[in-house]
Amino acid sequence: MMHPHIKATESELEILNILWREGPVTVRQVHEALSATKEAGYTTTLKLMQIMLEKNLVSRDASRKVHVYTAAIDQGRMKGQIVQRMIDNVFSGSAMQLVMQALGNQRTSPEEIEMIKQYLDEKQNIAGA
Amino acid sequence: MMHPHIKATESELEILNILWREGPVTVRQVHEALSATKEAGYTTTLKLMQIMLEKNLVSRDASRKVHVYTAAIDQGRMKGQIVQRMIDNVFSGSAMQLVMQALGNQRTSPEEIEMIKQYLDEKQNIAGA
DNA sequence: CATGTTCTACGAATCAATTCGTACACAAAT
DNA sequence: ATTTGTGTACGAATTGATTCGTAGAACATG
Repeated sequence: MMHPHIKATESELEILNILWREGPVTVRQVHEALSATKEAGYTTTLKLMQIMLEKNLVSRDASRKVHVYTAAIDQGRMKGQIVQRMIDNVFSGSAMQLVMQALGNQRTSPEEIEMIKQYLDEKQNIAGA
Repeated sequence: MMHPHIKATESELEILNILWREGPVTVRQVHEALSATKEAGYTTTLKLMQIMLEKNLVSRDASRKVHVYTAAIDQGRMKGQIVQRMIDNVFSGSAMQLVMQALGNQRTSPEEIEMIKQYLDEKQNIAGA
């Protein structure tokens, strides 16, 4: 199996999102990105990332003084798992219920709705081909 | 505000799901339902539900010896919040990304896809009216 | 009414996540 | 060479969730 430990806490996910978005980065960069949103101490961020290293959520290049971290798991894979867990735990296994909740819930732009419809059309065509 | 404390842990959500599904129930009934899925001690379940009472996630009728619990928060409201949080935290605020992840992720039946499309049509008509 | 069963209440142990202080390494600048 | 700045490492405190043992109330049954 490629990814032995696949589970991340809320905080770890925040950091992973930064890694996915900004590519290989230092602790300081991550910390700065986090600070944009929330209050956070530098060593707290550092510790979190060290723990994530132990969990193999990230890898790092420690050949220089300033270590450079990279996400060690695939974004799509991780998000897929999260969504699947939510479908199972919250929506009794029905993806449709989740989708409707997500769309009904908030104001999604007409453009986005159009894109989703197109996506569904393609999905139907492939399935029905 | 109707619902002061709106946040539930994973375990609490499991219990809420039972309450929503099975209506007013006793601790024993909840415990039995939980046991179907997972290992759980009776007093553990009891304690959890007592804590949920403090958090106002549930209410109870304690007029008799055996207390009867009811969910104190609306299912749709709670699930909406959970989904919204996931959209914000995991999908940078885009409901569409979540929807596509959810649908791409797993096999959704053609009927369900059809229902979603109809739902989207209605949504468009209302918006465009 | 004595006994066994079923319940609630509650304190305390455990476990995990998070936070932060402190120590020490290294390098650049004075 | 000393000082200053920026890093990593790591132990320990804190906080929150979960688990469970134990005690005592309520009640049914013989």
